[in-house]
Amino acid sequence: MPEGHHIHWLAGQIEDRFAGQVVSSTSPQGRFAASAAMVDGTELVRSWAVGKHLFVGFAHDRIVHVHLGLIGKLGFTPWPGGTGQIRWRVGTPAAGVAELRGPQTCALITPAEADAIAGRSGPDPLDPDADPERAWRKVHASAKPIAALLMDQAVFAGVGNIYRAEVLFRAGLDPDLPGKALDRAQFDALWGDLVALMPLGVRDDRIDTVRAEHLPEAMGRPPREDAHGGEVYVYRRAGLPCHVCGTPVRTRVLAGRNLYWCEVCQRPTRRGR
DNA sequence: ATTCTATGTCGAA
DNA sequence: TCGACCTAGAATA
Repeated sequence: MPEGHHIHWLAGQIEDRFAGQVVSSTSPQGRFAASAAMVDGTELVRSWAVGKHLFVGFAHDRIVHVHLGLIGKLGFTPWPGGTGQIRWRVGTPAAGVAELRGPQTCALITPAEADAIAGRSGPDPLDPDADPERAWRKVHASAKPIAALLMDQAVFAGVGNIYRAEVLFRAGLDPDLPGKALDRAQFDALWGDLVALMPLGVRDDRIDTVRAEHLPEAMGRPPREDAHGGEVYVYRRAGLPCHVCGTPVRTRVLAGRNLYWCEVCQRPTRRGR
């Protein structure tokens, strides 16, 4: 489930399990073998995330950069680990191992390269020091639909297809609304909702936008209780009744991904809150 | 047994 | 805008 919240959760897990320890590093699958050997037997110092990028820092300024892409997974198991196509395995007999499968990127990089990746990223709602003005300037200047801008990692780092659909629904915003058509209050509602929701995603390692504790006060229209008791309002609920108004949820491809929205709750004329 | 799908991104056309 | 890429589990036959 690689959206930003999961990557930040993984960084926390890696720190909790391995930081300060000398670890074993191998590439059973082989494609990362030479680089894995470079950090084998050295101290894993820390791990952090920027948007969907995961970094694992070792002694001697060696950094492993991981991007899970669409299908990559990183999981934790007891030593000596499992089977399958494991690109990178890192850990210790006592602490267990982290195993990486199917990543888009797994590469040994320098601190300068890590800085460059961070510099290319837009503000990350999970970063307490993030500057939302950088995102606002890009949104305000763009004719692209807000549903496309939310997926642009140079605008909102860490937001993926689920958060895109859910925050647009929660703001009552038409996905096709051009960025430049949003007023400041609408942008602030989106950014504020991401800042409120994503840390809960990190805490629970799952996206749940429906529970009462997630509802912004300004929303003013709590979801109807139903058997589903859903985690989400619209994501992957095509054809099912909207939790708020009962209209079947719609879907279509926007910016290369399946978008889900309620055409009633997110009317083109509706002003977001 | 085979095909399809997935919460992502990049580069070529 | 499109195909390529990485892997595993679910869906289909």
